Amino acid sequence: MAKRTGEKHHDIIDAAVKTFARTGYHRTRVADIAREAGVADGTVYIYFKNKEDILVSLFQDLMIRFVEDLYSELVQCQDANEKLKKIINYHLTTLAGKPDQAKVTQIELRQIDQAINEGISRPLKRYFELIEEVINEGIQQGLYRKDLDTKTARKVVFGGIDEVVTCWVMSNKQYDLTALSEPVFELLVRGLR
Amino acid sequence: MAKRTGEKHHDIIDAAVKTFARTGYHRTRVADIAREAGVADGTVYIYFKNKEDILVSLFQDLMIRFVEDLYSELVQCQDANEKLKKIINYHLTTLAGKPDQAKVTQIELRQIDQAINEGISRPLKRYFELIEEVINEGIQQGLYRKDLDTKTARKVVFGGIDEVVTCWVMSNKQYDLTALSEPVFELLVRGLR
Amino acid sequence: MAKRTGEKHHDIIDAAVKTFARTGYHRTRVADIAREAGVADGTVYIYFKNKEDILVSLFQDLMIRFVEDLYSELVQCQDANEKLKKIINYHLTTLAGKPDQAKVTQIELRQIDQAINEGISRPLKRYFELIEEVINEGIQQGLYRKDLDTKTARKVVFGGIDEVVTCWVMSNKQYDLTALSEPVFELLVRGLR
Amino acid sequence: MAKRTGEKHHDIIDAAVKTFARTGYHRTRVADIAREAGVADGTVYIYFKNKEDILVSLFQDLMIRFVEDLYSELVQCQDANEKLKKIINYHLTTLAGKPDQAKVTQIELRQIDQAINEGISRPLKRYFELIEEVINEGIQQGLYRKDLDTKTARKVVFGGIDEVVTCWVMSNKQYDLTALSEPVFELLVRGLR
DNA sequence: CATGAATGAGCGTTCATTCAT
DNA sequence: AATGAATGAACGCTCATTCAT
Repeated sequence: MAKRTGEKHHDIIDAAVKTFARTGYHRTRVADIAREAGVADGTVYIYFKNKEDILVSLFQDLMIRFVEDLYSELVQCQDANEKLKKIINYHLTTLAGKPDQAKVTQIELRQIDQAINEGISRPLKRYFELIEEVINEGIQQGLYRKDLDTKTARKVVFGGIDEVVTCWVMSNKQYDLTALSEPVFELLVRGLR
Repeated sequence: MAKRTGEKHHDIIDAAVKTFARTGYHRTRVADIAREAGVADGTVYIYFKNKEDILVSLFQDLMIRFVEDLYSELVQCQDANEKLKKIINYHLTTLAGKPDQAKVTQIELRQIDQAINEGISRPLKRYFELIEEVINEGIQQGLYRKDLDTKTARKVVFGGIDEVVTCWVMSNKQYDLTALSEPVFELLVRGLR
Repeated sequence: MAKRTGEKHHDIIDAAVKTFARTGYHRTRVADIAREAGVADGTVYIYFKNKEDILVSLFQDLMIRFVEDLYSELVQCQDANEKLKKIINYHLTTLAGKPDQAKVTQIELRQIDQAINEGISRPLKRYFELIEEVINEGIQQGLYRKDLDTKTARKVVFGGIDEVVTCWVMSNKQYDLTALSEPVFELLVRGLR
Repeated sequence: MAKRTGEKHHDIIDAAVKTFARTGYHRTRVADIAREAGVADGTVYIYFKNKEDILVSLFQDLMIRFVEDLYSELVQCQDANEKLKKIINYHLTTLAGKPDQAKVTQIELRQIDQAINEGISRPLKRYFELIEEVINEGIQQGLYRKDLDTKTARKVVFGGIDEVVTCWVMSNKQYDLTALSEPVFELLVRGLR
């Protein structure tokens, strides 16, 4: 009855996403996650350093896959505009399809002592770089203004998308997030031009 | 040496801003705030319902004043463009000048159970409305696209500004936030046109 | 608009009886009593040493008056039997007519550190003596057994009556306590014979 | 050196009896019980819902065993008189041999919000029923008056015994409680005849 | 690897009491 | 005498983490 290695690790991550989304990070007890995952409390500590590590790992897993997948989609795009459109669309579509993840990413994740968290900022930074690369590409391609401050532009782009998602999560997902892809793109691409 | 009424309330708010900014909301003990404010632990509970109420009240105070002051500046502006510029500038300048408040607003405040928090969302909503009004005005004035989705535009505008501030706070305020006012405005106003 | 001296003292005692009966001694805050009495918190401490002192004083007041009044009734009785009947009847009638007092006497009063409480035991002791005197008188009058252990008899007599009252209070006073006067008397007087 | 399951539960009950008897329920800190039991504070909460639950559980344990044991003794008795004698004797003997339990039962237990306490009244009710059954049996056997109000008789019987124990506890157990078995029986049985 | 009983540090909150006015 | 704002000691309870099995 051997279980595949890593199966429990995955069970715990899954359970954590569900539980954090339902109850919130601080209100979730490690014991709750363990029960949801069908393992003993102690088992959680075989796979994770501590409670915070679960949240961070969970985010890393999601983010790394997200960026990888997004990247492999971007290479198929012709120019920066198409890429920006893809980014926005992929970002919104992904979270629209995974409400629990969206909740955790937008709300619960921000309940950690940011200052310390390497673990969160590193994968996020990779996403930021991706956006910046696209912006730079757009400048090179003559699609966007030459005098654009890439870093600031990236912040506005990411901040804009992020806020749209946050509002959707806080509204209890009562409308179609994906439908906002187009208008958000229009707003941002014009900003860059 | 009688103290003015309300002075303690103010002392506690002040102490809380300082302490939350320094230590983070969850790591701050009510006793820490009390000591910093120079009052007894119990005194805190004369003025606030509980620890969370301190954070919420604090934000309400700041936000209500912020929106009021901003509003009185806006009425002096000629058109939507000028108003948008004022909003961005006022937002960045205000927080650039009050690093502790910025820290609390951008980071600590987001550590609360959003679901519950009427107290936070109401004053924020007023700010959102202000932004939306400006966007609508711009449409009316023919400055911005007619087909603009005001709500989505507002989210991108606010999200963009907010992310710029958050990045500045997380960078430990190592650069001049106010200087970003102009590029952020350019990005957003073009997006709206 | 001068108030008679002692008026507030009385107001507080009254408020305490009501509040203790409604909420229970431990759950009652001194501030509750003060509000009910229409005085400031601090005023309570002008008239009473502390919270416990209110309960004790209250009981002393009641008990001393109870014993005095009972005594003056007893002198009019012919023999021990009549006196015993009077004691039982008076005890039950008094408490039946003052449900709040009954609640406090039977339930709340017993929540105090008995060991220490002089204040409670002294007035109670006087009541015990009264009962013992009647029993002794009954023995002298040949109404009760000569070999009766007066102290033990007193305990059984008082305990019997007391339990009847307690049961009535705990039943939320759903039946006529006074009606039990006769059967209780029958049980106790036969026990003494 | 594995401990038997349930051993800690028992340790805590034991520690609680000792500590409540020595210090009184309200003055006892949960930490005191834990220390006395040789367990951590948190361990107490694995076995008991809260502090009050310790007191209630403790009483239930004692009372249920008391009633069971008493019951098995009663079935060996010939008639109601013998049974009544057994009840009184068993009641006094049991408590005389366990002064800590007596203290807790007679004094500390009465410091709880009666209103709520199902937990206390249920096992007590079983004892009351036992007494009532004996009284009824006595009536059937022609030993006691036919016109006896069983419920009232039970209250007087229980109240009488209870008061005798309370007085003994409050006197710091300076005399032999068991010796009162005979006179109390005489008083009560005559009352029933 | 897995378990889950046990741990004990940690803290928010209450409220009886005081005292300057 | 009266006030009521302020005090601060006191403690029940939680829960992340450990470790013997």
